[in-house]
Formats: sequence, C-alpha cells, structure tokens
Amino acid sequence: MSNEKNASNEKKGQAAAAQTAITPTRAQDYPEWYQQVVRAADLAETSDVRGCMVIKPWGYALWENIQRSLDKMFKDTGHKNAYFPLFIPLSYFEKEAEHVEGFAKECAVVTHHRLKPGVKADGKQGLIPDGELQEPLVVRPTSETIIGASFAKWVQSYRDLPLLINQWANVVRWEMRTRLFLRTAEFLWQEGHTAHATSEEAMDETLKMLEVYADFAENWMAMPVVKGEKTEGERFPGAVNTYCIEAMMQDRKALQAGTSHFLGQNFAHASEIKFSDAEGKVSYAWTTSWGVSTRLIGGMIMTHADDDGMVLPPRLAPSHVVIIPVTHKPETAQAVLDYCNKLAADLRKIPYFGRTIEVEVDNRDIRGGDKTWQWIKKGIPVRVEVGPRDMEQDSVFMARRDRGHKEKQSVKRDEFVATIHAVLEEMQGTLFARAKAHREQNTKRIDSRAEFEAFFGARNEVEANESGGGAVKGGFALVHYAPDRKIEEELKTKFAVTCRCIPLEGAEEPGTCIFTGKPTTRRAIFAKSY
RNA sequence: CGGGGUGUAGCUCAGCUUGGUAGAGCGCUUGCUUCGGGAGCAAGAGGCCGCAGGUUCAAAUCCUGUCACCCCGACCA
Repeated sequence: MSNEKNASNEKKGQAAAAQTAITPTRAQDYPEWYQQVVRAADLAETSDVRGCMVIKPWGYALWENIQRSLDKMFKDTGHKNAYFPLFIPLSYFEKEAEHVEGFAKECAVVTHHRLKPGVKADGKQGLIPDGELQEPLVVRPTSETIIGASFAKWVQSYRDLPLLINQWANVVRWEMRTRLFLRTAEFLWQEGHTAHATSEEAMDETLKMLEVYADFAENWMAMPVVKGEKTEGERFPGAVNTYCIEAMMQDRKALQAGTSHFLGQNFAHASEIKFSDAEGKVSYAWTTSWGVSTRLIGGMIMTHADDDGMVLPPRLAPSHVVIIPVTHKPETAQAVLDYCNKLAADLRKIPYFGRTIEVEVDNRDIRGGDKTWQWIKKGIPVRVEVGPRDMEQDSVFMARRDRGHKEKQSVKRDEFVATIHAVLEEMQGTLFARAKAHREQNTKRIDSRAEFEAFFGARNEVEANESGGGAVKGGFALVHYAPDRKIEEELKTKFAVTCRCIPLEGAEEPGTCIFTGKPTTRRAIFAKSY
C-alpha cells in the first residue's frame, strides 16, 4: 500500500466530496481496506501486546449481541454455561497425542509464579521471574483436556449423561501472523463441550450444533454459509470428524466461521471419562466440542462492509438508529433536541429480536457532515436528521446504510416509528440476499483438473481490475474429489487452495475425482481461504 | 523460524545519499466567518527522531549491536 497514494486520495476526498469514505477501496487493496474499515468503524485496534487487540466499545457491543443471541440458542438446546481454568497443566495437555501435536507450536506457557528484583536479559536492573513451577502451565488454546478432567469426575453413571456444557472464554494461540478479529493471539470465543452415552447421540449433538451455527450465521449475521465436513487433513487435532460452516468473503476467499467436532472416544480415553451403563458395564463416553469466536466479526465485515465502511446487520447492530439533531440555530435548538429525545424514547419501546430498538441521539458539538460520515463508517443501519423544518412538518429525514448515502427521504414521524421494525428487517434481508448472490456468482462447478487450475491460477496470481488493484483469482470450486492428503498438500503449495469441506446438503451425484479418477458420490468445495 | 522492509508529533509520512542539533498534511485547542452538512481564514499546543554503544567539535543523518512492528513464506478459528 503506497502511502503517497493514500495521502493524495485523502486530499482529493476532502476537496471534492470523497468518492469513498474508506481508502483504499476493496478493489484497490482488499486487505488494507479491511484494516481501514476496522479502524474507521472504531471496532478495535492493535495493542502494545504482540498479536493482541483492544476491542473498542462499538466492537465489543457487537460481540455482546453475538453472545446474547447464541447463548439463548445454546440454552434452548439444553446447554448450561460453566467456567474452567485458564491454565492447563502440561501433563493434561499431553494426554491426547494428536491434540498436543496439533497445538504444541502455538502454546503460550507459564513457567514461573513470582517476580524478584534482578538483572534482566538486556543487562538492565528490573524484575525477573523467580519461583519456577514444578509443572509448566499451558494457557488454554482450547479446553478439551481441562474440561475433560472435570467431566471425568462428574460422569459416573449413564444417568449423568448427556452432559451439555458451554463456556464463554478467552483463549491464546501464539500465531505467527495476526489480523484484527480474523486471527489474534488472544481471542474471545465460546466452546461447547458435551459427553454422551452413545456414538449416535454424540454425532447428533455435533450436527445439531452445526445447525445452530448455520442458523445464527444466516439469520443473525446475514452471512450465507455452507455446512460441510472437513477432510482428514483439515480436521481438529484429536477429532474423529470435524464439521464446519464456510462463508465466502467479498474477495471470494473462504472463511471458516465455526466448527463442530465429533471427538469419538479419543478425549474420553485421554481424560478417563467413563460411566456404568444400565447393565453395569463400564464404557467410555462419546464427546463433542464446538466453537465460534470473535472471528465472526471479521466475517461480518468482509461480508457486508463497503467502500464507505462498516455495514451492520440490524439484528446484531449495537445501535439501530442514530438521530442527528440539526441545532445550529440557537432559537430552535432546544425544541429540536426535545423533539429528538421524544422520538428516541418512542423508538426504544419497540421490541426487536430479543431487545428493543436501540437509538443514539448524537448531539455532539461537531460538524454535521462529519457526524454523518462517522456513523456511516460505523455502519449504523438507519440515520435520521431532524431540524426545525422537519419538526414543523412532523417528519424526519431518513437515510439507510444499505443504500447510497445521498438517498435520503423525508418520512412522517409517526410513519417512521411505525415502519422502523419493517425497515430494519428489510435491510437484514437485503444484506443476506446480496451476500448470497455474490457467493452464487462466484461458485463454479468444475469437471477437470485443467479447468480447476485455470480457475484459481498460480499461487498469488491476481486478476488486475480497473481500480488498479489485483483481485484474488477463483472463488468456490465444486469438484468431484476423493479425499487424499497428498493431493491436498500439493494444491495448497501450488495454488494456495484448500478443500474447505464436503457439503452436507444437496443430492448425491456420482462422478469421478478430477485429480485421481476415483469414483465419488459428492462434490467438495475448494477455495483460497483465510 | 527463513527472505524482504520499516521504526521521526495522536495519525500518515518527508528529512538521512552530501552529519550542523526537527518539518508537512491530517487530527487537536482557541478566535472570527460559514454551515440541512464530511467548510474557510488566522493563531496555538504537541517530538530526549525505537533502544544501547561507537566515530566526530557536532549524529534523526555514518558504524555496530539490540528490540519492536509490517509484508512474503511455513502454521492456524
């Protein structure tokens, strides 16, 4: 990203009414656009701690709304919340071989429990760790093993099953490269952990929660997803099967938005989760785990935001309506403000998806245009301006975030209040439809290896576009594929393409693998991904 | 951890080749004028130039070391 370009665009913008509020645009430089949207919307910022982000109030409110909606869905499906330790004794962690192997490289480890004055590594006087722990503690990257230890105590009889637990927590994965919301060293998430008496029950649970995630993604986030199963190479370390929801971002790359794992008896063996069945026979439980994280916010940005900044799906928006009083004439200022506050109070009485319509009255003493653009960039669904002229006519001047910023219309106040719910729902629907159309346009059925290679191009190959940027080549490729780790590795190296999943839905369709010619019954989705 | 790059005002950067002790735009503060719209003019606040050594009369600038961050790989929700 050239800063020169950035600066000159910004200047141009100020002189002649910006073309777009975000520079660069999606077409010019998608990754940089993403960062700028996060910043302009005031969702989060980087911190002084390597790879860790500060989630700002607007972003955190979004997370709280995600939490509230999901939490209800979890409870409605019989789960209870609990909380387990942040620290996992290394020995617990080592119990499941594949699990350790999968996570070892990204673990943060606590080795000491005290500080004392001394000479630091850089030769300076300061505080140095003292009191080495007998056993190092791993900061949880995920909690299967520590929760398993509790489950082992809680489960003795088949009558104790199923055990359906969810935890809202932070986890740490020491990633090499991080991006706000999409991949940070510490992130917030929920992790469901359940134990069952039979394999069938555990599998039902795994798929039920996948369904919950898909429902949430589509109906709350307005983000269409494909439900599918991961191939062996993409599986969660220690799982028997991993299921996922995959979404297509606006740059046509895939984002894994949630996973649900069928763990078989692997972790039950590791943690000794055993029970006596009705006949008195002792068996190991069947467990599952499933999670979604603050990454969902990154998904929402990359699904809905545009070149003017964030676009929030109304059902999750921290606020739905901002009222901007036009109060530059002192003689009418108070009356306008009173009118706005009354309007806000009336809107706040309207129920909307588990809460009420949330309203901001932005009476800050800054310029009106500036104020408007800040809210556009934050993605608030509806903006209304109310000045003396509107007040006289008992109307408001309304603009919607899903339409152009100049498309404003005067609406009678009572009509506005009466229709706001419907307007928000219409926007929610529009966002979903738009995202789904984008995915469909960029999903292609491919029947030969040559076509596959042409679709994705070489690693890092981009399509030049008219805005001077380079778009990622490809999209979702639907191909007949007989899972084979070697092929997946080759495709990853040569084309940066991975098998996202084998979709669960859709009719079986006999065919032959485009790489090996082996017979197959379904198509798999391949894509570049985050 | 490999390859490349960057650390200068709150933000984005210029200055470094050819050493002489700090600049711009935005943002911020104040005033006037404008204003149903991301304004104009003027004044002002703000920086031990990442850190530590070295060379020099003199270092943001040269040398050495170090730390941090960014990009491209490997790894990943």
